[in-house]
Amino acid sequence: MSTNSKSDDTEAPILGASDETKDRPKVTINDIARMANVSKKTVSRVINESPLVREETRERVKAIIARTGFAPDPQARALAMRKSFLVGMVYDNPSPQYVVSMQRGILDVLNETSFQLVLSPCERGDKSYRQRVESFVTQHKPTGLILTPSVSEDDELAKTLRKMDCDYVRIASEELDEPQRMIRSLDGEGAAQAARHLASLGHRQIAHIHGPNSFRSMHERIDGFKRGLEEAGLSLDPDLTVEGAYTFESGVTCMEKLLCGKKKPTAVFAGNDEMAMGAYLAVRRAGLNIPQDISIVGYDDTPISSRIWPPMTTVRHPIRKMGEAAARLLLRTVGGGKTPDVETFTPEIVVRESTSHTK
Amino acid sequence: MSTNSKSDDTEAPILGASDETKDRPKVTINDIARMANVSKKTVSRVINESPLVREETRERVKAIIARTGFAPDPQARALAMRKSFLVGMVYDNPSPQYVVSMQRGILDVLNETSFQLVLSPCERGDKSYRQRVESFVTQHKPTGLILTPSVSEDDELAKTLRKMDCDYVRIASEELDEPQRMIRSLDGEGAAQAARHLASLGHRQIAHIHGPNSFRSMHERIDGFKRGLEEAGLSLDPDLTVEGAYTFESGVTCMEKLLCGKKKPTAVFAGNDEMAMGAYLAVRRAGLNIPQDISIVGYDDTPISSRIWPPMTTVRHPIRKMGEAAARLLLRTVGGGKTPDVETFTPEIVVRESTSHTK
DNA sequence: GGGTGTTATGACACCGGTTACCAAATCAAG
DNA sequence: CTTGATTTGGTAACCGGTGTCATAACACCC
Repeated sequence: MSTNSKSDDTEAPILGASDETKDRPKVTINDIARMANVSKKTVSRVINESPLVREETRERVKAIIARTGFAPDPQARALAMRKSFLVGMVYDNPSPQYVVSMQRGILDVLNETSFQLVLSPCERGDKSYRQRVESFVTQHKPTGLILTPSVSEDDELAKTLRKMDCDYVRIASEELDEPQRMIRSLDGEGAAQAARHLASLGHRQIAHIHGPNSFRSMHERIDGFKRGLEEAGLSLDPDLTVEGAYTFESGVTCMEKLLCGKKKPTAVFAGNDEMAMGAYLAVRRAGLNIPQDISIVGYDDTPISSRIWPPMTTVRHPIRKMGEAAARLLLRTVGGGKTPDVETFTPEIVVRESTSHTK
Repeated sequence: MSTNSKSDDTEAPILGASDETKDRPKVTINDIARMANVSKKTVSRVINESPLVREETRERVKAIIARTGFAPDPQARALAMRKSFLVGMVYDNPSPQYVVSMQRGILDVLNETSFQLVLSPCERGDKSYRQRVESFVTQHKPTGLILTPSVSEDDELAKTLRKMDCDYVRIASEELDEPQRMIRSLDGEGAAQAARHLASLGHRQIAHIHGPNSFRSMHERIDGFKRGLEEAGLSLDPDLTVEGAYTFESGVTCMEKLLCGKKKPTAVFAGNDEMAMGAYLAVRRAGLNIPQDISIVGYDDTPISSRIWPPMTTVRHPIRKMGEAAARLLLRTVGGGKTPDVETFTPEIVVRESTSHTK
């Protein structure tokens, strides 16, 4: 006959008690264990999806967990597992739009879980962040880190993290020493699209304001741009190539330099929107018009680019989506799963009104 | 005689071992206690700056802590104290610049401590965030929360948090139901400055694009603006007052509305830079010039405002400083200190080139 | 010099989970 | 029916701190 496995007689009152809804009397794993007539270890197994639990038992425990709304205490788990349920985001990108979009993307994924995102902003150029990140990892034992450009290009940091046995995902645009666990944006392709676009509009004197040499992504962009030009039978003129700093101010001065040069460009491709905005300002100051006198293409599709006059032609990458992908990849990595380690996104040009045919 | 509670004979090598610098063998409070010949509880007291420790003992323990580089495990403390070392930032402000500046300000302060910042972005208009925040608090037991506009104006949420015994600091611009533990920006004063500035340039027909009615801060801005006008013997013309949504698009449509009206304004004050940017676009599209045909003043001093052409006159509030102040206030609050509960910041107008004398 | 208060310190349980290890139950084979 | 391998569940220790309460140390005061 049926064993009548659980005679819950004495337990009835406990179960029936759904009196207070306001101050939860904090259900713990012990309560669940008692209610389910199993040991806390078994409950723990269910929580962690261990296969060593009979199907029937698992269901029973799960049902009770659902009914009581029990959620394991992250701190307690962290202590026992020596791993907190935190994901760190390390970044030094000066563009607020980039940072916020990335955060959103990551959080879109993390919110489905019990992981939390903590921030670790760095000052560009100040290498002390390595130490900060390191002590964050040893202290808080995050589940993993997400690194965005340009800290993501710091192989030294990555090496340290590996040595510390800290999982991480890098968002980077170029092959690194360890081309694993990363989210890529094909910056070269984006730049090539910009070149093709300008060439198709009849421009021949095309200038390029690129980012600082210290950025690896900048090389990828410049190479792609060159490739795009060559496809159209053009080439990148060194006299029309200047190095900026990815900042607005550098965009202004670079554009002024170009306008004063002997070769007058009819179009300019800037390494990011910030610098493109600077170029806008310099062109205006010089009494010229966009795009009648000079066409401008940016890179990033920051919201500002569509808000200025004239709306800017630029190259868009799916920052938020990349954040989501990074978070998912990290979660999979710590899950121990073996999945494609590199996910690639392709940027695309957004044509607006800052570019037009040559006269 | 002394009970010689622990005979560490076999443990000696552990102490002497300062061999490896790479993989820290995780110093714990027990190690410190043993080295200092005190109980772990005393070490705990030193860590928490309890006054119940003799000066000499404290020094001895502190010295050892410093020498070993010991740092208490946040997770373990969190478990024992039922309080994690996390500070939550709850926000729904759509301006990336605002969000990033605020985060930076908060982190500037938090980085000096062992607290970490976790993010809880909300979608404006979607009230489900209350539940999210609530479950975050019960689960992760943060030390406190920092609320920024407009979630900071949600008295319902605040009440819930109080009931849950969760500390928080609000960054808000107006008196709330509970005008405590908050950082204020005198938005009324900022708006008044804008009014005075425009009046001093000879403008009489001054329009105002204000934010949505659901924002309390908007009322403060509109009242201050009115006050400023009245000081100059002017008044706010209802026909020249339109409601926007704090978005770029709404700025465009509002400005178009104003340009089509029968009363032509010679100047416009927008409730934030986003809408002011929208106004720029609408003015340009209409073939008019800024500031020759129409002067424009924004609010927030987002970086874009100085990057567009012409650079925008706007009202600046010290967002990053307010973030710092909020974090400091929160830290003081949880410290149990009784300090001034409200800190006030005054915005100031930044005059650039989008405003000029009337012709 | 023996009470009497402080003040400083320690012993020990506990926070809420997990891991290591062992016992019981189940099942196949001998 | 016993033995051995394989599941499945339980117990105790532990993760690294803090709370409570008892006790030791050190004044101070007749």
